[in-house]
Amino acid sequence: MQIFDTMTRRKTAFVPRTPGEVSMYVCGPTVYDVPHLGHGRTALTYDTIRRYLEWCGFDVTVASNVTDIDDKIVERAQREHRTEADVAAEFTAAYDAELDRLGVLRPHTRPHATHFISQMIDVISELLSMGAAYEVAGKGVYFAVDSAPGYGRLAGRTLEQLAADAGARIDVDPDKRSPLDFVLWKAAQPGEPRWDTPWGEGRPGWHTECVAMSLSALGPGFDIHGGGDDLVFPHHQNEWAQVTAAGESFARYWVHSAMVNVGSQKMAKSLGNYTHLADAIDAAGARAVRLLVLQTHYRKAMEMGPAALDAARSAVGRLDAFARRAAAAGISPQTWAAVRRPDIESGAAAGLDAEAARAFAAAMDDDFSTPTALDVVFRLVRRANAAFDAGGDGAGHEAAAALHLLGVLGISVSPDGDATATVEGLTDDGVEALLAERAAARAARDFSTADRIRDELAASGIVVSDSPDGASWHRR
RNA sequence: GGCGGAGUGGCCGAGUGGUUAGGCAGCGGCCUGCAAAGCCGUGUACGCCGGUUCGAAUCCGGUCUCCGCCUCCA
Repeated sequence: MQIFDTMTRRKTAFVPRTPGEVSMYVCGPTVYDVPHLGHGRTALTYDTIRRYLEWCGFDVTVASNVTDIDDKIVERAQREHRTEADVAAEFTAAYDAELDRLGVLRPHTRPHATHFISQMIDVISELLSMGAAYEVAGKGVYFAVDSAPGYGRLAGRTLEQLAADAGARIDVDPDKRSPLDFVLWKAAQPGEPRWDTPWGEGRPGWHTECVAMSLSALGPGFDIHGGGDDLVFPHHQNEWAQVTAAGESFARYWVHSAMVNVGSQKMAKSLGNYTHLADAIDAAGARAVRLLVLQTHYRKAMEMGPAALDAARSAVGRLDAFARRAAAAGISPQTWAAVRRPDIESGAAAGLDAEAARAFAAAMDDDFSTPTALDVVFRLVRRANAAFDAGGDGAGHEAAAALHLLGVLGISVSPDGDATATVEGLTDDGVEALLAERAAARAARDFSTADRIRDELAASGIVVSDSPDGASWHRR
Protein backbone atom coordinates (compact mmCIF):
# COMPACT_ATOMS: atom_id res chain seq x y z
CA MET A 1 0.00 0.00 0.00
CA GLN A 2 1.28 3.41 -0.92
CA ILE A 3 0.34 6.73 0.62
CA PHE A 4 1.31 10.16 -0.60
CA ASP A 5 3.15 11.82 2.25
CA THR A 6 2.95 15.60 2.23
CA MET A 7 6.24 15.84 4.10
CA THR A 8 8.26 14.05 1.45
CA ARG A 9 5.89 14.85 -1.42
CA ARG A 10 5.91 11.40 -2.83
CA LYS A 11 4.03 8.18 -2.60
CA THR A 12 5.60 6.07 0.10
CA ALA A 13 5.10 2.47 1.07
CA PHE A 14 2.85 2.41 4.10
CA VAL A 15 4.47 0.72 7.06
CA PRO A 16 2.61 1.31 10.32
CA ARG A 17 4.30 1.89 13.64
CA THR A 18 2.97 -1.39 14.94
CA PRO A 19 2.29 -4.23 12.52
CA GLY A 20 -1.41 -4.75 12.06
CA GLU A 21 -2.38 -1.51 13.75
CA VAL A 22 -2.97 1.97 12.41
CA SER A 23 -3.21 5.11 14.50
CA MET A 24 -4.71 8.11 12.82
CA TYR A 25 -5.26 11.69 13.91
CA VAL A 26 -7.60 13.85 11.88
CA CYS A 27 -7.74 17.59 12.45
CA GLY A 28 -11.35 18.40 13.14
CA PRO A 29 -13.33 21.60 12.94
CA THR A 30 -13.29 24.82 14.85
CA VAL A 31 -16.88 24.94 15.98
CA TYR A 32 -17.91 28.51 15.39
CA ASP A 33 -20.47 27.91 12.62
CA VAL A 34 -22.42 25.17 10.89
CA PRO A 35 -20.39 22.69 8.84
CA HIS A 36 -19.88 23.36 5.14
CA LEU A 37 -19.20 21.12 2.15
CA GLY A 38 -15.50 21.14 2.83
CA HIS A 39 -15.96 19.67 6.28
CA GLY A 40 -17.98 16.96 4.65
CA ARG A 41 -15.36 16.17 2.06
CA THR A 42 -12.56 16.02 4.58
CA ALA A 43 -14.52 13.85 6.96
CA LEU A 44 -15.55 11.50 4.17
CA THR A 45 -11.97 11.25 2.95
CA TYR A 46 -10.65 10.02 6.28
CA ASP A 47 -13.73 7.94 6.93
CA THR A 48 -13.02 6.14 3.67
CA ILE A 49 -9.38 5.63 4.52
CA ARG A 50 -10.37 4.26 7.89
CA ARG A 51 -12.96 1.91 6.45
CA TYR A 52 -10.53 0.68 3.84
CA LEU A 53 -7.75 0.04 6.34
CA GLU A 54 -10.18 -1.84 8.54
CA TRP A 55 -11.29 -3.91 5.57
CA CYS A 56 -7.64 -4.72 4.93
CA GLY A 57 -7.51 -6.16 8.41
CA PHE A 58 -5.80 -3.37 10.33
CA ASP A 59 -6.86 -2.53 13.83
CA VAL A 60 -7.48 1.18 13.32
CA THR A 61 -7.64 3.81 16.01
CA VAL A 62 -8.94 7.22 15.01
CA ALA A 63 -8.65 10.37 17.06
CA SER A 64 -10.23 13.55 15.83
CA ASN A 65 -10.44 16.78 17.73
CA VAL A 66 -12.88 19.60 18.20
CA THR A 67 -11.40 23.04 18.57
CA ASP A 68 -13.78 24.61 21.02
CA ILE A 69 -11.84 27.71 21.96
CA ASP A 70 -10.51 30.09 19.36
CA ASP A 71 -10.71 33.69 18.16
CA LYS A 72 -13.77 33.10 16.02
CA ILE A 73 -15.65 31.38 18.81
CA VAL A 74 -14.81 34.22 21.17
CA GLU A 75 -15.91 36.71 18.54
CA ARG A 76 -19.23 35.02 17.97
CA ALA A 77 -19.91 34.57 21.66
CA GLN A 78 -19.34 38.24 22.30
CA ARG A 79 -21.41 39.30 19.32
CA GLU A 80 -24.31 37.13 20.37
CA HIS A 81 -23.93 37.71 24.11
CA ARG A 82 -23.49 34.07 24.97
CA THR A 83 -20.71 31.98 26.38
CA GLU A 84 -17.99 30.44 24.27
CA ALA A 85 -18.96 27.03 25.60
CA ASP A 86 -22.51 27.61 24.41
CA VAL A 87 -21.37 28.53 20.90
CA ALA A 88 -19.05 25.54 20.76
CA ALA A 89 -21.74 23.17 22.00
CA GLU A 90 -24.21 24.34 19.38
CA PHE A 91 -21.89 23.87 16.44
CA THR A 92 -20.33 20.69 17.73
CA ALA A 93 -23.81 19.25 17.76
CA ALA A 94 -24.45 20.54 14.25
CA TYR A 95 -21.21 19.02 13.04
CA ASP A 96 -22.01 15.68 14.62
CA ALA A 97 -25.51 15.67 13.19
CA GLU A 98 -24.38 16.19 9.62
CA LEU A 99 -21.49 13.74 9.82
CA ASP A 100 -23.84 11.17 11.27
CA ARG A 101 -26.14 11.72 8.34
CA LEU A 102 -23.21 11.16 6.00
CA GLY A 103 -22.49 7.90 7.75
CA VAL A 104 -19.06 9.01 8.90
CA LEU A 105 -17.94 6.66 11.64
CA ARG A 106 -17.32 8.38 14.93
CA PRO A 107 -13.68 8.57 15.95
CA HIS A 108 -12.60 6.34 18.81
CA THR A 109 -11.57 9.35 20.78
CA ARG A 110 -12.56 12.91 20.24
CA PRO A 111 -10.62 15.33 22.36
CA HIS A 112 -11.87 18.84 22.95
CA ALA A 113 -9.23 21.54 23.22
CA THR A 114 -10.62 22.92 26.46
CA HIS A 115 -10.24 19.53 28.10
CA PHE A 116 -6.55 19.44 27.34
CA ILE A 117 -5.40 22.69 28.86
CA SER A 118 -3.11 21.03 31.39
CA GLN A 119 -1.46 18.92 28.70
CA MET A 120 -0.94 22.04 26.61
CA ILE A 121 0.59 23.76 29.59
CA ASP A 122 2.99 20.84 29.89
CA VAL A 123 4.00 21.15 26.25
CA ILE A 124 4.51 24.89 26.46
CA SER A 125 6.36 24.66 29.77
CA GLU A 126 8.78 22.22 28.26
CA LEU A 127 9.36 24.40 25.23
CA LEU A 128 9.92 27.41 27.50
CA SER A 129 12.37 25.53 29.69
CA MET A 130 14.44 24.47 26.72
CA GLY A 131 14.44 27.92 25.18
CA ALA A 132 12.32 27.04 22.19
CA ALA A 133 9.61 29.40 23.36
CA TYR A 134 9.60 32.82 24.98
CA GLU A 135 7.22 35.09 26.81
CA VAL A 136 6.16 38.54 25.74
CA ALA A 137 4.60 40.49 28.54
CA GLY A 138 0.91 41.14 28.05
CA LYS A 139 0.76 39.15 24.85
CA GLY A 140 1.61 35.56 25.58
CA VAL A 141 4.07 32.85 24.78
CA TYR A 142 5.63 32.45 21.35
CA PHE A 143 7.41 29.60 19.68
CA ALA A 144 10.79 30.43 18.15
CA VAL A 145 10.82 28.76 14.76
CA ASP A 146 14.59 28.65 14.56
CA SER A 147 14.55 26.04 17.30
CA ALA A 148 13.02 23.58 14.85
CA PRO A 149 15.60 22.95 12.13
CA GLY A 150 13.87 22.22 8.87
CA TYR A 151 10.93 24.49 9.59
CA GLY A 152 9.09 25.00 6.32
CA ARG A 153 9.68 21.56 4.93
CA LEU A 154 6.04 20.58 5.13
CA ALA A 155 5.21 23.60 3.01
CA GLY A 156 7.99 22.74 0.60
CA ARG A 157 9.97 25.79 1.57
CA THR A 158 12.96 26.76 3.63
CA LEU A 159 12.97 28.97 6.67
CA GLU A 160 14.84 31.57 4.63
CA GLN A 161 12.25 31.57 1.87
CA LEU A 162 9.44 31.87 4.35
CA ALA A 163 11.18 34.65 6.18
CA ALA A 164 11.71 36.57 2.96
CA ASP A 165 7.98 36.52 2.33
CA ALA A 166 6.89 37.26 5.87
CA GLY A 167 5.19 40.58 6.07
CA ALA A 168 4.23 40.50 2.42
CA ARG A 169 0.60 40.11 3.32
CA ILE A 170 0.32 40.92 6.99
CA ASP A 171 2.07 43.33 9.28
CA VAL A 172 4.94 41.92 11.24
CA ASP A 173 4.48 41.90 14.99
CA PRO A 174 7.50 43.72 16.44
CA ASP A 175 7.32 41.69 19.64
CA LYS A 176 8.25 38.50 17.84
CA ARG A 177 11.88 37.58 17.47
CA SER A 178 11.16 36.24 14.01
CA PRO A 179 8.14 37.19 11.95
CA LEU A 180 7.45 33.47 11.58
CA ASP A 181 7.23 32.82 15.30
CA PHE A 182 3.74 31.81 16.30
CA VAL A 183 1.72 32.16 19.46
CA LEU A 184 1.41 29.16 21.74
CA TRP A 185 -0.56 30.91 24.42
CA LYS A 186 -2.52 34.13 24.30
CA ALA A 187 -2.46 36.35 27.37
CA ALA A 188 -5.88 37.06 28.84
CA GLN A 189 -7.85 39.92 27.36
CA PRO A 190 -10.81 41.55 29.08
CA GLY A 191 -14.01 39.58 28.67
CA GLU A 192 -12.33 36.52 27.22
CA PRO A 193 -12.25 33.07 28.72
CA ARG A 194 -9.04 32.30 30.58
CA TRP A 195 -7.14 29.54 32.25
CA ASP A 196 -4.40 29.90 34.81
CA THR A 197 -0.83 28.97 33.89
CA PRO A 198 2.67 29.40 35.32
CA TRP A 199 3.07 32.39 33.02
CA GLY A 200 -0.26 34.02 33.74
CA GLU A 201 -3.86 33.73 32.68
CA GLY A 202 -4.93 33.34 29.10
CA ARG A 203 -6.11 30.92 26.48
CA PRO A 204 -4.34 28.54 24.15
CA GLY A 205 -3.10 29.39 20.70
CA TRP A 206 -4.31 27.08 18.03
CA HIS A 207 -1.26 25.02 17.25
CA THR A 208 -0.51 23.42 20.58
CA GLU A 209 -3.80 21.67 21.13
CA CYS A 210 -3.31 19.17 18.33
CA VAL A 211 0.13 18.34 19.63
CA ALA A 212 -1.18 17.67 23.12
CA MET A 213 -4.25 15.81 21.93
CA SER A 214 -2.70 13.67 19.22
CA LEU A 215 0.18 12.54 21.39
CA SER A 216 -2.10 11.92 24.35
CA ALA A 217 -4.48 9.86 22.29
CA LEU A 218 -2.08 7.98 20.06
CA GLY A 219 1.40 8.31 21.50
CA PRO A 220 4.65 9.36 19.82
CA GLY A 221 5.28 8.29 16.26
CA PHE A 222 1.64 7.63 15.44
CA ASP A 223 0.91 6.71 11.87
CA ILE A 224 -1.24 9.16 9.97
CA HIS A 225 -1.88 12.82 10.57
CA GLY A 226 -4.64 14.11 8.36
CA GLY A 227 -6.61 17.21 7.66
CA GLY A 228 -7.53 19.64 4.94
CA ASP A 229 -4.97 21.00 2.55
CA ASP A 230 -5.28 24.43 4.02
CA LEU A 231 -3.86 23.17 7.30
CA VAL A 232 -0.49 22.21 5.86
CA PHE A 233 0.85 25.63 6.51
CA PRO A 234 1.02 27.01 9.04
CA HIS A 235 -0.99 24.74 11.32
CA HIS A 236 0.64 21.37 10.71
CA GLN A 237 4.04 22.88 10.20
CA ASN A 238 3.69 24.55 13.58
CA GLU A 239 2.57 21.37 15.28
CA TRP A 240 5.54 19.60 13.80
CA ALA A 241 7.88 22.35 14.95
CA GLN A 242 6.81 22.01 18.58
CA VAL A 243 7.19 18.28 18.64
CA THR A 244 10.49 18.40 16.80
CA ALA A 245 11.89 21.05 19.11
CA ALA A 246 10.88 18.89 22.06
CA GLY A 247 12.79 16.00 20.56
CA GLU A 248 9.80 13.72 20.13
CA SER A 249 8.67 11.84 17.07
CA PHE A 250 5.46 12.85 15.43
CA ALA A 251 3.34 11.60 12.55
CA ARG A 252 4.85 9.01 10.23
CA TYR A 253 2.64 10.04 7.29
CA TRP A 254 1.03 13.38 6.58
CA VAL A 255 -2.13 13.14 4.52
CA HIS A 256 -4.04 16.14 3.25
CA SER A 257 -7.31 16.29 1.40
CA ALA A 258 -7.90 18.95 -1.21
CA MET A 259 -10.41 21.75 -1.15
CA VAL A 260 -13.94 21.90 -2.43
CA ASN A 261 -14.74 24.30 -5.24
CA VAL A 262 -18.10 25.68 -6.06
CA GLY A 263 -18.11 27.33 -9.45
CA SER A 264 -14.40 26.43 -9.83
CA GLN A 265 -13.35 28.60 -6.95
CA LYS A 266 -12.54 27.59 -3.43
CA MET A 267 -15.65 27.65 -1.37
CA ALA A 268 -15.38 30.42 1.15
CA LYS A 269 -17.65 32.73 3.01
CA SER A 270 -15.81 35.73 1.67
CA LEU A 271 -16.51 34.63 -1.90
CA GLY A 272 -20.19 34.14 -1.27
CA ASN A 273 -20.19 30.55 -2.47
CA TYR A 274 -20.27 29.04 0.98
CA THR A 275 -22.52 26.03 0.99
CA HIS A 276 -23.83 24.40 4.11
CA LEU A 277 -23.28 20.69 4.25
CA ALA A 278 -26.82 20.25 5.51
CA ASP A 279 -28.24 21.91 2.40
CA ALA A 280 -26.32 19.60 0.09
CA ILE A 281 -27.45 16.54 2.01
CA ASP A 282 -31.03 17.77 2.00
CA ALA A 283 -30.92 18.38 -1.73
CA ALA A 284 -29.07 15.33 -3.01
CA GLY A 285 -29.03 12.87 -0.15
CA ALA A 286 -26.15 11.81 2.00
CA ARG A 287 -25.15 8.94 -0.25
CA ALA A 288 -24.90 11.17 -3.30
CA VAL A 289 -22.62 13.49 -1.38
CA ARG A 290 -20.43 10.57 -0.44
CA LEU A 291 -20.40 9.12 -3.93
CA LEU A 292 -19.55 12.48 -5.45
CA VAL A 293 -16.67 12.96 -3.04
CA LEU A 294 -15.28 9.52 -3.81
CA GLN A 295 -15.53 10.07 -7.55
CA THR A 296 -12.65 12.51 -7.27
CA HIS A 297 -9.26 11.62 -5.88
CA TYR A 298 -8.84 13.09 -2.42
CA ARG A 299 -5.79 15.14 -3.35
CA LYS A 300 -7.49 16.97 -6.17
CA ALA A 301 -9.72 19.99 -5.87
CA MET A 302 -13.25 19.06 -6.76
CA GLU A 303 -16.44 20.66 -7.90
CA MET A 304 -19.46 20.26 -5.65
CA GLY A 305 -22.02 22.53 -7.23
CA PRO A 306 -25.69 21.65 -7.69
CA ALA A 307 -25.15 20.00 -11.08
CA ALA A 308 -22.45 17.68 -9.76
CA LEU A 309 -24.56 16.76 -6.76
CA ASP A 310 -27.52 16.06 -8.98
CA ALA A 311 -25.53 13.76 -11.24
CA ALA A 312 -24.34 11.86 -8.20
CA ARG A 313 -27.90 11.55 -6.98
CA SER A 314 -28.84 9.90 -10.27
CA ALA A 315 -25.94 7.51 -9.96
CA VAL A 316 -27.08 6.50 -6.50
CA GLY A 317 -30.51 5.82 -7.95
CA ARG A 318 -28.88 3.46 -10.41
CA LEU A 319 -27.14 1.66 -7.58
CA ASP A 320 -30.39 1.33 -5.66
CA ALA A 321 -32.10 -0.10 -8.71
CA PHE A 322 -29.27 -2.57 -8.93
CA ALA A 323 -29.73 -3.44 -5.27
CA ARG A 324 -33.40 -4.14 -5.98
CA ARG A 325 -32.53 -6.55 -8.75
CA ALA A 326 -29.93 -8.20 -6.56
CA ALA A 327 -32.39 -8.50 -3.68
CA ALA A 328 -34.93 -10.05 -5.99
CA ALA A 329 -32.28 -12.61 -6.84
CA GLY A 330 -31.65 -13.25 -3.19
CA ILE A 331 -28.36 -11.38 -3.05
CA SER A 332 -28.10 -9.00 -0.14
CA PRO A 333 -25.25 -6.75 1.02
CA GLN A 334 -25.67 -8.06 4.56
CA THR A 335 -24.52 -11.48 3.49
CA TRP A 336 -21.09 -10.08 2.76
CA ALA A 337 -20.83 -7.38 5.37
CA ALA A 338 -18.33 -9.23 7.53
CA VAL A 339 -16.01 -10.18 4.69
CA ARG A 340 -12.57 -8.62 4.79
CA ARG A 341 -9.74 -8.47 2.34
CA PRO A 342 -7.84 -11.41 3.88
CA ASP A 343 -10.94 -13.56 3.46
CA ILE A 344 -10.98 -12.82 -0.23
CA GLU A 345 -7.26 -13.41 -0.62
CA SER A 346 -7.46 -16.72 1.22
CA GLY A 347 -10.44 -17.83 -0.83
CA ALA A 348 -12.67 -17.95 2.24
CA ALA A 349 -15.15 -15.62 0.58
CA ALA A 350 -16.01 -17.79 -2.36
CA GLY A 351 -19.12 -16.32 -3.89
CA LEU A 352 -17.56 -12.92 -4.37
CA ASP A 353 -15.85 -12.00 -7.61
CA ALA A 354 -12.30 -12.17 -6.24
CA GLU A 355 -10.69 -10.77 -9.36
CA ALA A 356 -12.79 -7.63 -9.12
CA ALA A 357 -12.04 -7.35 -5.43
CA ARG A 358 -8.35 -7.51 -6.20
CA ALA A 359 -8.68 -4.77 -8.81
CA PHE A 360 -10.54 -2.71 -6.24
CA ALA A 361 -7.82 -3.28 -3.66
CA ALA A 362 -5.10 -2.46 -6.14
CA ALA A 363 -6.75 0.88 -6.82
CA MET A 364 -7.17 1.65 -3.15
CA ASP A 365 -3.65 0.54 -2.35
CA ASP A 366 -2.44 3.23 -4.71
CA ASP A 367 -2.93 6.20 -2.43
CA PHE A 368 -6.62 5.47 -1.93
CA SER A 369 -7.66 5.91 -5.52
CA THR A 370 -11.38 5.86 -4.94
CA PRO A 371 -12.31 6.97 -8.49
CA THR A 372 -10.66 3.89 -9.93
CA ALA A 373 -12.17 1.73 -7.19
CA LEU A 374 -15.60 3.03 -8.15
CA ASP A 375 -14.80 2.30 -11.75
CA VAL A 376 -14.39 -1.33 -10.74
CA VAL A 377 -17.69 -1.26 -8.91
CA PHE A 378 -19.70 0.31 -11.71
CA ARG A 379 -18.32 -2.16 -14.20
CA LEU A 380 -19.36 -4.96 -11.90
CA VAL A 381 -22.82 -3.47 -11.71
CA ARG A 382 -23.12 -3.35 -15.47
CA ARG A 383 -21.91 -6.92 -15.87
CA ALA A 384 -24.22 -8.15 -13.15
CA ASN A 385 -27.18 -6.32 -14.66
CA ALA A 386 -26.42 -7.86 -18.02
CA ALA A 387 -26.33 -11.26 -16.38
CA PHE A 388 -29.66 -10.56 -14.67
CA ASP A 389 -31.10 -9.66 -18.06
CA ALA A 390 -29.80 -12.91 -19.45
CA GLY A 391 -31.61 -14.83 -16.76
CA GLY A 392 -30.19 -17.75 -14.81
CA ASP A 393 -27.95 -17.20 -11.83
CA GLY A 394 -24.81 -16.04 -13.58
CA ALA A 395 -24.90 -12.66 -11.86
CA GLY A 396 -24.13 -13.89 -8.37
CA HIS A 397 -20.41 -13.29 -8.06
CA GLU A 398 -20.44 -9.90 -9.67
CA ALA A 399 -23.47 -8.67 -7.82
CA ALA A 400 -22.14 -9.86 -4.49
CA ALA A 401 -18.79 -8.20 -5.10
CA ALA A 402 -20.38 -4.94 -6.19
CA LEU A 403 -22.58 -4.77 -3.11
CA HIS A 404 -19.75 -5.72 -0.82
CA LEU A 405 -17.27 -3.23 -2.25
CA LEU A 406 -19.81 -0.43 -2.10
CA GLY A 407 -20.12 -1.28 1.57
CA VAL A 408 -16.36 -1.05 2.01
CA LEU A 409 -16.56 2.49 0.66
CA GLY A 410 -19.38 3.30 3.03
CA ILE A 411 -21.94 3.68 0.26
CA SER A 412 -25.08 2.00 1.42
CA VAL A 413 -27.38 0.89 -1.33
CA SER A 414 -30.77 -0.50 -0.66
CA PRO A 415 -33.81 -1.85 -2.43
CA ASP A 416 -35.73 0.75 -0.50
CA GLY A 417 -33.76 3.70 -1.82
CA ASP A 418 -32.73 6.41 0.53
CA ALA A 419 -33.82 5.28 3.97
CA THR A 420 -33.24 8.75 5.34
CA ALA A 421 -35.48 10.47 2.82
CA THR A 422 -38.66 11.94 4.13
CA VAL A 423 -41.61 10.00 2.92
CA GLU A 424 -45.08 11.23 3.57
CA GLY A 425 -48.49 10.22 2.40
CA LEU A 426 -49.20 6.69 1.31
CA THR A 427 -48.73 3.70 3.53
CA ASP A 428 -47.53 0.43 2.13
CA ASP A 429 -51.04 -0.94 2.32
CA GLY A 430 -52.35 2.08 0.49
CA VAL A 431 -49.87 1.53 -2.29
CA GLU A 432 -50.73 -2.14 -2.52
CA ALA A 433 -54.43 -1.33 -2.73
CA LEU A 434 -53.86 1.09 -5.59
CA LEU A 435 -51.65 -1.40 -7.36
CA ALA A 436 -54.31 -4.07 -7.08
CA GLU A 437 -56.75 -1.65 -8.63
CA ARG A 438 -54.27 -0.92 -11.39
CA ALA A 439 -53.60 -4.57 -12.02
CA ALA A 440 -57.31 -5.11 -12.53
CA ALA A 441 -57.41 -2.21 -14.96
CA ARG A 442 -54.46 -3.58 -16.89
CA ALA A 443 -56.01 -7.01 -17.04
CA ALA A 444 -59.04 -5.36 -18.58
CA ARG A 445 -56.71 -3.47 -20.94
CA ASP A 446 -57.98 -0.23 -19.46
CA PHE A 447 -54.60 1.42 -19.82
CA SER A 448 -55.76 4.96 -19.26
CA THR A 449 -56.93 4.03 -15.77
CA ALA A 450 -53.75 2.06 -15.18
CA ASP A 451 -51.59 5.00 -16.23
CA ARG A 452 -53.60 7.42 -14.12
CA ILE A 453 -52.98 5.32 -11.04
CA ARG A 454 -49.30 5.07 -11.88
CA ASP A 455 -49.10 8.84 -12.24
CA GLU A 456 -50.82 9.32 -8.91
CA LEU A 457 -48.38 7.02 -7.23
CA ALA A 458 -45.49 8.80 -8.91
CA ALA A 459 -46.76 12.07 -7.51
CA SER A 460 -46.45 10.50 -4.06
CA GLY A 461 -42.90 9.41 -4.73
CA ILE A 462 -43.79 5.83 -5.62
CA VAL A 463 -42.14 4.36 -8.69
CA VAL A 464 -43.98 1.45 -10.26
CA SER A 465 -42.33 -1.14 -12.48
CA ASP A 466 -44.18 -3.79 -14.43
CA SER A 467 -42.76 -7.18 -15.14
CA PRO A 468 -44.11 -10.50 -16.34
CA ASP A 469 -44.50 -11.42 -12.67
CA GLY A 470 -46.63 -8.39 -11.90
CA ALA A 471 -45.90 -4.90 -10.73
CA SER A 472 -43.33 -3.94 -8.12
CA TRP A 473 -42.73 -0.58 -6.55
CA HIS A 474 -40.32 1.39 -4.46
CA ARG A 475 -40.15 4.81 -2.93
CA ARG A 476 -38.08 7.29 -4.82
C1' G B 1 6.56 38.43 -5.75
C1' G B 2 7.60 33.11 -3.73
C1' C B 3 5.87 27.94 -3.55
C1' G B 4 2.54 24.32 -5.39
C1' G B 5 -1.41 22.28 -8.45
C1' A B 6 -4.40 22.09 -12.80
C1' G B 7 -6.12 22.61 -18.04
C1' U B 8 -9.38 15.62 -20.92
C1' G B 9 -15.56 14.72 -25.33
C1' G B 10 -22.29 18.65 -23.12
C1' C B 11 -21.07 18.32 -17.43
C1' C B 12 -18.24 15.74 -13.43
C1' G B 13 -13.89 13.00 -13.54
C1' A B 14 -9.89 8.60 -14.06
C1' G B 15 -5.75 7.67 -16.95
C1' U B 16 2.01 8.91 -17.31
C1' G B 17 3.98 5.77 -24.36
C1' G B 18 0.36 1.60 -28.04
C1' U B 19 -5.96 -2.15 -26.47
C1' U B 20 -13.26 0.77 -23.91
C1' A B 21 -11.95 4.44 -17.66
C1' G B 22 -16.30 5.35 -14.93
C1' G B 23 -20.61 8.45 -13.60
C1' C B 24 -24.39 12.03 -15.31
C1' A B 25 -26.87 13.96 -19.61
C1' G B 26 -28.03 13.11 -25.16
C1' C B 27 -29.10 10.01 -29.52
C1' G B 28 -30.48 5.03 -31.85
C1' G B 29 -31.97 -0.01 -30.77
C1' C B 30 -33.90 -4.28 -27.71
C1' C B 31 -37.52 -5.05 -23.88
C1' U B 32 -42.74 -2.84 -22.44
C1' G B 33 -49.79 -1.95 -23.88
C1' C B 34 -47.05 2.71 -22.85
C1' A B 35 -43.49 3.38 -19.24
C1' A B 36 -39.73 2.54 -15.44
C1' A B 37 -35.39 -0.30 -14.73
C1' G B 38 -31.79 -2.84 -17.50
C1' C B 39 -28.81 -4.22 -21.66
C1' C B 40 -26.56 -3.19 -26.60
C1' G B 41 -24.80 0.55 -29.88
C1' U B 42 -23.35 5.67 -30.38
C1' G B 43 -18.83 10.89 -29.12
C1' U B 44 -12.21 12.51 -35.07
C1' A B 45 -11.71 14.28 -25.79
C1' C B 46 -7.10 15.38 -24.33
C1' G B 47 -5.37 24.47 -23.70
C1' C B 48 -1.88 26.20 -27.71
C1' C B 49 2.98 25.79 -30.59
C1' G B 50 7.16 23.03 -31.52
C1' G B 51 10.24 18.55 -30.52
C1' U B 52 11.56 13.20 -29.27
C1' U B 53 9.39 8.40 -30.94
C1' C B 54 7.34 3.41 -35.46
C1' G B 55 3.61 5.47 -32.07
C1' A B 56 2.10 10.78 -26.99
C1' A B 57 -3.46 12.93 -23.39
C1' U B 58 0.86 10.45 -21.39
C1' C B 59 8.12 12.31 -22.39
C1' C B 60 11.03 17.24 -23.55
C1' G B 61 11.07 22.68 -24.62
C1' G B 62 8.20 26.95 -25.09
C1' U B 63 3.57 29.48 -24.42
C1' C B 64 -1.40 30.92 -22.70
C1' U B 65 -5.11 30.45 -18.99
C1' C B 66 -7.11 29.01 -14.33
C1' C B 67 -6.82 27.61 -9.18
C1' G B 68 -4.70 27.01 -4.25
C1' C B 69 -1.18 28.30 -0.31
C1' C B 70 2.13 32.15 1.56
C1' U B 71 -3.14 35.33 7.11
C1' C B 72 -7.99 32.38 10.34
C1' C B 73 -9.81 28.28 7.33
C1' A B 74 -11.63 21.21 6.15
